[in-house]
Amino acid sequence: MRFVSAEQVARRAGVSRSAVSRTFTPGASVSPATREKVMHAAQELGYHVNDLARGVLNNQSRLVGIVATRPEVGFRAHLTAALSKVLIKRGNVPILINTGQTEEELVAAQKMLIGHRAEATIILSGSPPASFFELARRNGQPVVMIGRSEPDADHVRAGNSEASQQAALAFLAAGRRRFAFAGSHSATPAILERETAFVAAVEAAGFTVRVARGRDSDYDSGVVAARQLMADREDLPDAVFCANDLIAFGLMDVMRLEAGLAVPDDLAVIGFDDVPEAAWLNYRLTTFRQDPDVMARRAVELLERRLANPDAEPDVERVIPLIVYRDSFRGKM
Amino acid sequence: MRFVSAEQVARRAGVSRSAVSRTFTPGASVSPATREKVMHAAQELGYHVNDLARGVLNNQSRLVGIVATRPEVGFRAHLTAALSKVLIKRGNVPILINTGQTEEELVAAQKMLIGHRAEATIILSGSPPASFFELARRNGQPVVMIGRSEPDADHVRAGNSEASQQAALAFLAAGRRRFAFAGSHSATPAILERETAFVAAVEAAGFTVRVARGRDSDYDSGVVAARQLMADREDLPDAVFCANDLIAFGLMDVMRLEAGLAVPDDLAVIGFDDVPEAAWLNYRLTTFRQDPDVMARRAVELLERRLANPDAEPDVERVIPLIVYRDSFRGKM
DNA sequence: AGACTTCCCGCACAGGCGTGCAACACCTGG
DNA sequence: CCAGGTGTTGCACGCCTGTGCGGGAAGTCT
Repeated sequence: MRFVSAEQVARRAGVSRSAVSRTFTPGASVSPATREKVMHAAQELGYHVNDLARGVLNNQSRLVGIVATRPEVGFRAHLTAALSKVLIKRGNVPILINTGQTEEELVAAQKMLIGHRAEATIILSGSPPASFFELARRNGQPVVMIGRSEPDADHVRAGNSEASQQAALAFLAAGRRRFAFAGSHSATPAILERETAFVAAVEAAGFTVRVARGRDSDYDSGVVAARQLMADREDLPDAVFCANDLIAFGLMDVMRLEAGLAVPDDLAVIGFDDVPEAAWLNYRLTTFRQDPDVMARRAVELLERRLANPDAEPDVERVIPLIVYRDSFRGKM
Repeated sequence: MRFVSAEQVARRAGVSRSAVSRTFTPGASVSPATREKVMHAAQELGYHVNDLARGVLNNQSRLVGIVATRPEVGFRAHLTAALSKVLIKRGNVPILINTGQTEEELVAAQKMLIGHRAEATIILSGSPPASFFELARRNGQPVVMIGRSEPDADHVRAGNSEASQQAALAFLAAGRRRFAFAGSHSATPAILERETAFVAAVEAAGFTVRVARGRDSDYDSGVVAARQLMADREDLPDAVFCANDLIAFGLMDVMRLEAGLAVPDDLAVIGFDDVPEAAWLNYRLTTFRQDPDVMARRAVELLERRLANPDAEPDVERVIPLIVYRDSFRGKM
């Protein structure tokens, strides 16, 4: 079965196909009488303009790709949902590509998007090869990255270093002295920045940081990191900065249930992202808020500017994460 | 800037546009020599076939819509991600529409999908009006629903009633006697089925069920429900079946932290979905596993059958949730 | 060498649509 | 009654593709 076409509507309304087209084109010249006839016929047949053909004609598909690995997890899930909402409001059609983070998979995703003439690509994870940007550029397709600083592409980034430094200073001011950082081996650039800045700030004050890492950047990683830190029961940390909230949850659970530590009295914990779970009564996690709606809006703004001015220099939108104090660290001893 | 077109490739390769088209059409007749020339030129220009135009021509866009409200939350997030992956593997392009659940928003989403000639729509939440199905039918666009039983549409559904009955019987067999159900006021059909079946099974055994509800079906709802159940401290439940895992987490946190109950000794809890958080050490929730990958596959199978046979009777794929025993209820007292 | 088959290639059309252009109808003013 | 202006309509073209069809080149067989 085929979709209803303008031709069919025209025949039924007894007018030319142009009349139908004009009826559905804002600003075109149609008499009220024929518009009425056309609308009536369209209603009866259930017609809607074919945006694909329209897209072929004036070279704008309205499609925008969102590329993410494991888009169901943590902060990325919120970012994905926010992007979908913002894009739709703007009249775009968001395509969700759930992909691995290998280069091949990213390139396959891009092929698909370029094939469908997507007007832009928004990348939430993975590090595309240079050829990726080259191909996008050749086809005039803007690429916006979120959460990582690609010098050659527009991107939205959070003030990871500033926030991490702030976490270190807050711990120090509260009199904490035995520091740890819980991260992951497959760290994204954002997470690396957090680690580096936190370690630097603590060391600048004359203390050391034990770094523990799990495999990914999820709950299990926090569990693994916690058990590493527990190895020597005589030397437990009293302040842990976690690369993100999920890691913090895993770490808190282990530290409380297996090491018997009280949070925040024995152990202060700060996370990153402020996912909704951070407000759960069991965690009440002090963390840095990243607002997915704001980040999504900024990404779309970058995209709009790039479409308006394709040859401008790569642009950066900075978002400042604000610390949200809850019970896992109250800012004093 | 425009995308690279076959015309440009043809000129560069010194062949006709047809030759380019044939080079990228599997099974078409091209000599190795020209194919080589074309591929070379295409490589240089960064050309990819325009799937939009291809779609207009043979009337298949490869687009598939995923319609969901709050696709970042709980089980839906996993379902969304799984659908994206399965659809991509099948060569489709998944469109994620994050919409409200009012009829207007659903209809707007449908307009967008029909406008872009999406080959099918998969609905994860919300109850579309009859006109929705009518319009889809007129345009030959299959609609698959997940999680709710729409008698006139293909759908994937879990054995909610069977599982809920099983939960009741398990509580009974373990000697629990003071039952409660934690649900929500804005319940989906799936959640309603769980409530109804659980209450019926418990009452059939001669006991009663206190039903507590929050506003939505998330963590906060569990918190609200728990506080309702705590109102009379002399009459606390010893077994609660929760409409989903998120509700269970909220309820457990309140019951432990505010009522001082021990899980599972004082209070047994069973959830539904088996989201990853259910395995977190703090919860170790006994729950009914729904595999998002399986459900996504089934949905796509329905879709394939419908495309192959548009006029067949509405079809149903049933998925059986399996109970996963963890620590929140071990099946004995 | 000539006839016949095989293989490719290019032309032209189709599939939806938007839009410039010219024609046409209609109305107004003198 | 006629000139001129205004508003609407249909024709035809273009966007980018896949493909049937006819023709030409090349290869094979006698």
